[in-house]
Amino acid sequence: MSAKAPAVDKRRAILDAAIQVFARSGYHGTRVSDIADEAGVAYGLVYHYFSSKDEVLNELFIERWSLLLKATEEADSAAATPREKLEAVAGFIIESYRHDPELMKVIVMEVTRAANSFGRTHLPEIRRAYEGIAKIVSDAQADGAFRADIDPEFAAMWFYGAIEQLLSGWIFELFPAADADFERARLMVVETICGGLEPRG
Amino acid sequence: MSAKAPAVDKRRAILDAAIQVFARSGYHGTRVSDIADEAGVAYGLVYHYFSSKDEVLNELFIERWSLLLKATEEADSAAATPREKLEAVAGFIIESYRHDPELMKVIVMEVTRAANSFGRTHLPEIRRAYEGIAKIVSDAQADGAFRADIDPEFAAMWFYGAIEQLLSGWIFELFPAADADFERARLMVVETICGGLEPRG
Amino acid sequence: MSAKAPAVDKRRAILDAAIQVFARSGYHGTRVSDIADEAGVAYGLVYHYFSSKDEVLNELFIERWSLLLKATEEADSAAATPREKLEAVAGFIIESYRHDPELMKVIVMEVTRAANSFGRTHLPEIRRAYEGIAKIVSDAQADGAFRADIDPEFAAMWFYGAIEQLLSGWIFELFPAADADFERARLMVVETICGGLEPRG
Amino acid sequence: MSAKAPAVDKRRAILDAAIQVFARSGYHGTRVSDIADEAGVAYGLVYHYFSSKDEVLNELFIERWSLLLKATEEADSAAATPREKLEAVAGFIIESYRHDPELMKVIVMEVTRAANSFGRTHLPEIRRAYEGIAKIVSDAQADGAFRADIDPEFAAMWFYGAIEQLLSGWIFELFPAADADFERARLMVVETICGGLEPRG
DNA sequence: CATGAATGAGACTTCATTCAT
DNA sequence: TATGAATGAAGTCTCATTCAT
Repeated sequence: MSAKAPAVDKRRAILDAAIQVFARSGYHGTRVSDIADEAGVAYGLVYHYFSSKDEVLNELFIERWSLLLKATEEADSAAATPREKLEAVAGFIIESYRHDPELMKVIVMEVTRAANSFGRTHLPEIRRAYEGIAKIVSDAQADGAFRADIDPEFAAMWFYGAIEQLLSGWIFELFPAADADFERARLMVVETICGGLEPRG
Repeated sequence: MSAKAPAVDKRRAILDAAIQVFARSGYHGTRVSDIADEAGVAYGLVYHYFSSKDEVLNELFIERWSLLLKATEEADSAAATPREKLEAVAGFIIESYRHDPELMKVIVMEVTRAANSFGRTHLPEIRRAYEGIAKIVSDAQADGAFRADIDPEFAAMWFYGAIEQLLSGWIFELFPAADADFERARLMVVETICGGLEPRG
Repeated sequence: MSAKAPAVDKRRAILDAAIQVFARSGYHGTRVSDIADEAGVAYGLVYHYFSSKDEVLNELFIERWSLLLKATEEADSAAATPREKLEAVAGFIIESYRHDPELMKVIVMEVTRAANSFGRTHLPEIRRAYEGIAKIVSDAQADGAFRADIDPEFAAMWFYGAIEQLLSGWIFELFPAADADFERARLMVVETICGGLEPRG
Repeated sequence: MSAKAPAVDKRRAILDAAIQVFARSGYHGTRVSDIADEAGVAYGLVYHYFSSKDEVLNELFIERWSLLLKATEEADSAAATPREKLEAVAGFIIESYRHDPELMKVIVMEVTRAANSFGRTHLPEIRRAYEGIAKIVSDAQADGAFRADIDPEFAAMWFYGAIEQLLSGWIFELFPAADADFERARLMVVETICGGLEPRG
């Protein structure tokens, strides 16, 4: 598992440690020394590999977010129906959380939702993710698979917002996060959002 | 325009100032002295009225959130159909944003979504809001107005998540926030989520 | 004497303390906490009054250097002969050293002679001092009081260089600094430099 | 042009690189890694050849200063008149600057004038240089070539101070440093100082 | 010889909070 | 109430030096 992989190199160990402590205490609540302690390395080594504390988070975000962008593109090109496409994207995000909840917590809480700090910095990349969904919706509308009277940009927000809130619920421990829950959640979020986007019978 | 009444008393002036600077710079990015400067008072005075910087944010949150909880209850009891109930809640939140975007930005960004700090502190109140929606959904399912195979707790997350993401979009300036946009957004979010929750024709 | 004056206000106390520790350990060798300790105030108070450690030194320099510039102008306008003018300037500098050797040590060692740091920053003011001397020389050459074949800018450097080296000698404790020495040194430096600048009998 | 021979060995390359970066950024402003970068070697290598950063500067100083001491002795024994002796010393120093201005900048700014650090360490060698000049003056006074009422130790300070200030002027770019300027400056400084030291006609 | 990863003490600066007036 | 001087803990980042390879 990513965060638990045997850290062959110190740089990776620092990144993995950062995931844990950022997740545990939040970006502002963690000191650089906490990262170093968690990684079992000396203080200064963090600055050997990264120019600042920001940089560490930036790298974690970019590393993961690029996978999400890629997954979205793949879903768009590989799946047949818009519902399947959105199922694939939702599945990827939820699977990411299942796989490494700490990392996803950090990405959602510290970047994606942080309007005054990292969210602002990474707005271009974040926006690209929304655009990926909007494109899927838009194409579906052109096909007649989705109703045309919902703005695709809005639809993308409903979709992402719903999934992020789901992750939030797990992060806040509002509901259980057993294996069955992940799958059920994925089916339900797609069912609801697509249900609302598809034309009424 | 903002909710700020002409600040007859200093206490109110400090709260109003805090909204502005928290919105502008984020909680961590603002100093107590920034609040005082914005309010035009000496910064010792902040400690006369509030026990700490946290307290100021807590008060802002509670003040506003209690209105949301009340609005949710009222929507539940006053409106006839579940769709109308959700329309009322969505309308209240969006109207809150239209009325005082800085305050809503602060509440969403610094509390509702801050899993490691204020969000954790105010989890009970936040949860109550979710429960209010879940109850509306649950009742609708009992009535047959909503399909029964979507978990009401999940449904509440889709609803809230969608609206919060909408607010995010405005906060990040991803899309325009003219008067017409607010109304359109309200209609669309309810249309989509309710559409997904209602039984298929 | 200045550095030992009863510090009525803390700001002054910090400046006076800074003179002592800068003189004792050099700018780079002193920590902000050393200044605070010497002044008997808390760490943060230094930053209440000054924006940085640099600022403290800058203020000390400007405070003193402006007096030197003024003294040079006064010497130029008040004294009758060029020799008397230079005597007055040399007297002022040496008297400054006698009065507060630590401050002059700091100014000479950390600013006037620091080509890569404060000297560069304060070059305009330092240059003005040279220009004041050059003007005295230049006027004297026009009068025929000084020989015309020595570049006034060079002459200013001989004059200043000689006096600074004298201060250096005292700072390094190369020779004694009793009251009689100050007066003798003043007479000799003017005698030598003016002797070299005046036309041969 | 600089004194740098094509650096056959790494040790020399490090010393030459140190001259450049010390001159550019000052001793405190340069990191060991800057030296290594400039020399094109790994920075661990600096510690292979030198025990510390101090050591590098010490070596540069001693290397050059010993030449100055030797030049002073030679001037004393080889030249006939005191004026010629001082001309030779001034010429050597100015020529050193012309030949390798960076090195002289480092020596003057970081050692000779640094009362709290290297200047203190190398005080014995620095003093020997002053004594060399003082001896020339003292001998000249015994001969009657120089007037007897100026303290030879003081005279040495006027002489050195004037020349160092001249170098300062070039370092600070207060006046031009073309070939003609070096020669003119040498003549003028000796003319002025000797003029002041010789008996009046 | 040569490299550069690794260490960790140390310095500056920030800022929430207290308190005398 | 109101002020802002005073406090000091805490945190980021730097960099000389060591050391395994």
